[in-house]
Amino acid sequence: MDKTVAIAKALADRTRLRILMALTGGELCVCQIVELSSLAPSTVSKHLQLLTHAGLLAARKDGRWIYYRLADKGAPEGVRGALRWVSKCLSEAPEASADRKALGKIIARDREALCRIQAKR
Amino acid sequence: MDKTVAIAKALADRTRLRILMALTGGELCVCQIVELSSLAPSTVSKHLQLLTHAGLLAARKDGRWIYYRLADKGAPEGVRGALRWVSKCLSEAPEASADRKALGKIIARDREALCRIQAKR
DNA sequence: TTGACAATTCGTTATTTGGCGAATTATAGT
DNA sequence: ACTATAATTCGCCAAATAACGAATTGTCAA
Repeated sequence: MDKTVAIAKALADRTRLRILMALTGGELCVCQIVELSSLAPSTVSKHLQLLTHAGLLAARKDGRWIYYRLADKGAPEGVRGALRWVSKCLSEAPEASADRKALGKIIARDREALCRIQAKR
Repeated sequence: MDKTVAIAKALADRTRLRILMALTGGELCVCQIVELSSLAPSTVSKHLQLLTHAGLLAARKDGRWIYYRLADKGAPEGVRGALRWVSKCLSEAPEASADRKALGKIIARDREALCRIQAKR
């Protein structure tokens, strides 16, 4: 039951839900999430740790950058189910749409500015 | 998105998850939930309010007693999905089993002691 | 090797939250 | 009408949490 509580706690925050929704479009590096959220890097990092410890996110390191993505097929059913629930609830939420739009610009912009690596995939 | 956050917050507590699981067996009156949880009535009441405001529970008043039950078919999909997720995650959790067992005794005992109404249905 | 930079960890602060007991409300039975 | 009782609301306290900036870690490029 600890696992389930941890997952629910991870979902119980506006910012973290926005991060999860942003990642439904594919992996993002921390600097992009920071940009999207308009929060301090340290704050975002803490959210990402929390989500990761709950099993909802996985991380990939590429040089100086760290990319986060949603937990994949191999994740426990409790995790998969939670992600499905979030996605279903918020896919049409105005906040999610706005974030999707903002993300488009961030990805385009940072490709030259901050995260040139983005072009690598 | 506020709705979704409210639901997630409601799920982000051990006691409230136990209450939800207890109610999968059917409606219960507050005194029975108090007994099960070993918490003060005022505390339990607060949890029930929170769950109700999130839309996860519905209440029925019968004389001095108030019965709570899980939200039914008519509830929004976000609520239904959350309840399914909880149920799926915890139906085989040891805490839930223990509570089911304890509840059996509580219902039997209170039928005479506190909640004679219980026999009415 | 040194400097720049992405990200995390640490220390602090303000807010939220879970818990209790006391007071309140509402209903049933005498 | 009075008393007992189920439940809630209120006021309080302790613990958890979200936010920040500063300091730290790790990696790349001069």
